[in-house]
Amino acid sequence: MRKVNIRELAKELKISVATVSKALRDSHEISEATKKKVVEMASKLNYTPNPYASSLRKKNSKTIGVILPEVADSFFSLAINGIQSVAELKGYHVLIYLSHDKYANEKTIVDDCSSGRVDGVLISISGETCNSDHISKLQNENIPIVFFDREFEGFDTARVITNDYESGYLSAIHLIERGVKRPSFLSISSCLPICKKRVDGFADALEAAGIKKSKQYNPVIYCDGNREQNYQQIKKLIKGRYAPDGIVASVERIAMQVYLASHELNINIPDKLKVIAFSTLETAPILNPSMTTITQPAFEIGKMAAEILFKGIEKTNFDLKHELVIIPSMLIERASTEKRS
Amino acid sequence: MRKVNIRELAKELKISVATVSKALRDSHEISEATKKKVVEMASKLNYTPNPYASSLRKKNSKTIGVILPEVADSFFSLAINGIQSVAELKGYHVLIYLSHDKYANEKTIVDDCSSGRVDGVLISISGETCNSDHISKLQNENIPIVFFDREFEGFDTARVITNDYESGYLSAIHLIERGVKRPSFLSISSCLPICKKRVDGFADALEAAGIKKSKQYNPVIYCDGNREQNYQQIKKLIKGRYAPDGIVASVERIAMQVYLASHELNINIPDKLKVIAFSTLETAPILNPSMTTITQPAFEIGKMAAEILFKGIEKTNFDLKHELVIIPSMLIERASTEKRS
DNA sequence: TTTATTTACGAAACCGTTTTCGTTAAATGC
DNA sequence: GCATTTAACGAAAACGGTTTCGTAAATAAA
Repeated sequence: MRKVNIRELAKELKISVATVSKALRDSHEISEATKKKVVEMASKLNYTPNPYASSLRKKNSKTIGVILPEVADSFFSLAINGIQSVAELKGYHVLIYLSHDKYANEKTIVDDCSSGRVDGVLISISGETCNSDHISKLQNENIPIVFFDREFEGFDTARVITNDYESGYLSAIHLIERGVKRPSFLSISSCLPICKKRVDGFADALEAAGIKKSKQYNPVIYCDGNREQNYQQIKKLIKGRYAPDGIVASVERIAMQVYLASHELNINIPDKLKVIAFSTLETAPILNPSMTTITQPAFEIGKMAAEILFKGIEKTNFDLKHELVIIPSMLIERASTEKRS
Repeated sequence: MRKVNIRELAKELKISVATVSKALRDSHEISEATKKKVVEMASKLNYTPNPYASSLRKKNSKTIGVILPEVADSFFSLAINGIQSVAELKGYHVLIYLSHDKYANEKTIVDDCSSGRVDGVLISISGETCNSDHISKLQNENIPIVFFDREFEGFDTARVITNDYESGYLSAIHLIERGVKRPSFLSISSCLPICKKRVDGFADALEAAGIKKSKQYNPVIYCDGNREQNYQQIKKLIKGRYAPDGIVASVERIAMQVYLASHELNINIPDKLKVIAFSTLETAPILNPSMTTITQPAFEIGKMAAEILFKGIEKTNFDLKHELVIIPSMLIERASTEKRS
């Protein structure tokens, strides 16, 4: 199946390339009769327009870039589905970039996006990102940017996030109401706004409840090493003399490690340790024990972020800076925080 | 930050665009002194080459297309990581397409890929795909194709798969050895080679063990409706009069539904029903009960598939048709198939 | 009937690179 | 000293579309 270009197609039809181009784009300048002939011949000769020639001339790519820390997490899998569902509808292509939660990677990726390769960018920043110069540079190229879930705080563009502070607050209250005296919050980053806000809410709830930090009790713990380091750290924590009797896992990955560690050390959940996790894990209800979660509307966040991005791309007068959508998470109570008498 | 093109860059340097282009691509035709000047000025003027102009001229896009049924499944999340890890190394971009397991979508996507937008395609076919004309068309455009995991049987191109037949056989043996008398295999498609092979292995094991199909006992059941239909079907099956005492779930999604249904109906796993699943679920060890799995090397399959694809793209004399890599799965025994006395 | 407008199409410029094919001057071979 | 190679660069032609602008004929307005 040889590939024909628009010139050969035009020659075959004995009309000009301009006419062919316009006919295929359904221009009003072209008569219905000609359009019909062109479309038929195009399909007969198996003509497909070269997307890069078209992008070059039109100065758009019908492509968006999606920058994620990783895709292992079920949150981002769901978010990709949300994004893709609207991209598909709009006829856009989706370029996936993974930062592996490293700032250096993220910078390289963002720079690549400023080459005109994409018409817009959806980004969830890495846990290491404490500087936004690379994103500013992208914005200066007039490329629409929407943060989803993991925003860079203070950066002036659209963002679609969830109610992290309230959820953090709620997670603490939930544990305290169920008899937890020494709850610990396991965070993964001190930069990441989602973590900071969750921690802030958590800490405020503790203060409201009169629970105080001490030498033996540290309510906020950072697990920012690699997987194995984190696992050892968690094991040490929950079997330690001053172990917490309740844990809030800031992300899915940490929640799973807490479960694994508890199983390994034979620490009963929820009797010895209550666990609540920020997670969209579908298996939460069938875990041993079923896990109480604060579930983010991952699909909706992705979908909404993409919708806003497309408005920014398609409407010239649409100002992304004023867009802020907060879609609330949901606390779903399960056995891992059950109160036993 | 205005965008400058190669022409303005050349004008600023008072040399020709040809020289600039060659200097930036480190051509031997250009002196070191000139190269240095060009690189410096490029960075000073914030020059980034337009990727589409470059693609148009060079007739390659440094982009690969990845076509997946969905990304909800943990197998594909892991596979994406594998693919991305090698694409990153090679400096390629990754375009993700989702077929949502529909043939019609897959066809549209594959057609899009034949426009020259991508230099190669990695594909895991949809459960509905029983015809390969669209893929043949792509192959006729000389675009390298590698199947991973879900191949189209008989199609002549590279494939990276796992040992599905053996795994199916093993799954049956595993159940039978643990006392299961009436094992059922829950498949999702009669087209999909991975399912067919798993079923074949399973059926052969049953025959070897002398277990026969009867009016009351159907060893192979197809769950090919939507999510809710499948769930109802599974519930009906396991609470029915002729319910199986062991189940092989052909994919993760089905396994989760079996668990959920068992929980809802208070059917004890593994006492009343033993369950083994084809799955890469990280939470398998902490499920209630922990789940015996046949775990596919998802990351490795993605990685290997991508590596082979790049060989096909970069080496003109490399024949993809002879490439077949089989990476074995691993049976990991856990509580869901435990034999109780 | 004359002028203005509309319709349908084509020639050519343009998008921003890369690459081919000179060309000139310096270096080398003999 | 002359022919030949080599080094370093530039002009211009691609790549394959889209868009602007012009134009001829057909139609409408005057």
